[in-house]
Amino acid sequence: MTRQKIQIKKIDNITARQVTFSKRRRGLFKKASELSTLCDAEIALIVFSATGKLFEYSSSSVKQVIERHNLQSKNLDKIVQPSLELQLDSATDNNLSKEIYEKSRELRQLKGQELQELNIEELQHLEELLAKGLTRVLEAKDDRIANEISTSKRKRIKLMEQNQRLRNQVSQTRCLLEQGPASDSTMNNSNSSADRDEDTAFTFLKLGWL
Amino acid sequence: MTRQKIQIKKIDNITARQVTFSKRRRGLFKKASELSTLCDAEIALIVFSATGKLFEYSSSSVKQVIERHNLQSKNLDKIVQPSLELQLDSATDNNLSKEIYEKSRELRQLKGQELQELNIEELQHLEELLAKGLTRVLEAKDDRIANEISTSKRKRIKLMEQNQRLRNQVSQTRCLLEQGPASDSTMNNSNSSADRDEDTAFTFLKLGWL
DNA sequence: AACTATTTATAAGA
DNA sequence: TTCTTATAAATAGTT
Repeated sequence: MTRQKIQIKKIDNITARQVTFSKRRRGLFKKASELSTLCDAEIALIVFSATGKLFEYSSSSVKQVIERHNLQSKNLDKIVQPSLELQLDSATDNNLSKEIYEKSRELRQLKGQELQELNIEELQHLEELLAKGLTRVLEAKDDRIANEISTSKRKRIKLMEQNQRLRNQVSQTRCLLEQGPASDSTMNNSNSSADRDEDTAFTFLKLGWL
Repeated sequence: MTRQKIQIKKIDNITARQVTFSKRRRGLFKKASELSTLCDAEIALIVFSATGKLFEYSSSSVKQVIERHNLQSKNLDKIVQPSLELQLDSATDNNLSKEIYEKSRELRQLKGQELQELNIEELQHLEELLAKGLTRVLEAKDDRIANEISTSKRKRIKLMEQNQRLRNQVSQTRCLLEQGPASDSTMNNSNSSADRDEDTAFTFLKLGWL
């Protein structure tokens, strides 16, 4: 726009693009600031560079403006969704259906439901990224869960042992009370299998189902 | 800034302010659009006039950019589930799809179809999004694990109660022994709480951890 | 990062 | 609101 007029299309040269991005971003922020001051407007401007870096300007605070924006568009969200065909037929429909549409698409992708078109290399890369991020969290969780269960198990075992000792005391005392007739042996059967429930769970943990 | 240079301060005259607002707003949106195109940036621009009217521009969609902005700001906004109908429709056919195609370029990258063009920062962004999606699955698992642990605790409490009953029996029987023979008190059969010994492990199985 | 020739934006007026 | 136009501001290409 000066030494020579340029076409408004993506700048191929990376260096030139970065320079232009820097210059124009400043200009844009300045213009936004001026508009805000001159006309008493509340403005938020969010810019992600091609490299994913975030730049933002706001006359007040980005959060605040987004909040206000959400309030305005919440009313629109409550509008009953027309049927899909009607949505697609009316190209002049508001942006909302498009936004919702895109959002749903994005979510499906985030949920991994549209990965069928990926080649193996891309999928592997994706898997590596995800596994890396999640592994640490899962390990920490596994440790805590295993710890919780084994602690719980230890306490229960202690209680069961104590319980058994008390049963024995009862039997012994009854023996004495009855002067030696046959002992009532119905007491001793219930623990043998009961003490395994958390043990099994703990083994599940060790087997790594997370 | 032309017939005469102006001061950047609030314009007093209401009419003049409105005119300037209209002109400069258009200019600002144009500049934002140009920056987006030239430098492949993702931009959202939200403007509230002094009278409270909302104007917005985005290279993709304001909501999408806000979403991305929230991620960068480490806001843990819950993901909104899109309706099933919106999930089912196909992407590319009518005139709506042209714009959708442009806007979803970044989304295709998020999905992993054009990873070879992505730099590290963008891949990191992708990882964050996907990790977030997977977290929801893990949360469901966490719920079940927490449930199992609390079930286990409940069983422990039952054992403690049983334990206490047995203590009572011991002391009662001792009393009787000291005072002389007495009727045989009914021994509680303890199976009622212990008979579910494998219940926990079984539930773990049903929850699909293997 | 600075320069500068031009293009672009726009203030004031119509 | 839109157009006109003189002028201020932004900026593409260069250094």
